[in-house]
Amino acid sequence: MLSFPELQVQERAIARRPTAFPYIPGLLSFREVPTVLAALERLKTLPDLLLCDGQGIAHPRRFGIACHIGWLTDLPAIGVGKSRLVGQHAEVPEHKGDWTPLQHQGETIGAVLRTRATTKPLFISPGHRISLETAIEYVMRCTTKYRLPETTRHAHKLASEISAAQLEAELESQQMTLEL
DNA sequence: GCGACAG
DNA sequence: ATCTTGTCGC
Repeated sequence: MLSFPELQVQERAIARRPTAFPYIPGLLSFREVPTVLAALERLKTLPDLLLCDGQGIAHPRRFGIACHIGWLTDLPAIGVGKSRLVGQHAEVPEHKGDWTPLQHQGETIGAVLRTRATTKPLFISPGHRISLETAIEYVMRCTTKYRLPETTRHAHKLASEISAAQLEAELESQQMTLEL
């Protein structure tokens, strides 16, 4: 969890669970929501806004993981996808901050946003209690010099730190076994 | 039937 | 997502 607009780490929480559902495009929530909720419950303070790794309403049934998490927690949530699930869009202009609407079946479901020049754009869509315009604004203000917002970058870093630590622990126990 | 398909 | 070495561009 980061402060806004300073983007300084305020608190960290993590949860690890066995995979209980396969990855199926369109059904990502069933695989990841339980663990995300477990991590959120471990925070002492709840966030005022969630930037979720995946789609909001830019989903076949307009209910991606950001909608799911936002609905269950009643927290404002934004879908920040690294690639497209559904919808079509025009070529996105080349400069940071430029964006093009993402449309599907006659409606605008999100924005294809250039958070950094010369890199693939991000797929932004409302998840819960936020408009597309406001969502784009927050994503930009949470982004510095990289393609992904700082929130997502910190989350990935924490997750990899933990898995690396657990891998080391496993190797340690294997060494113990060999020595016996 | 064929192609597409968040993480 | 993960595997996986070097490498191309800002």
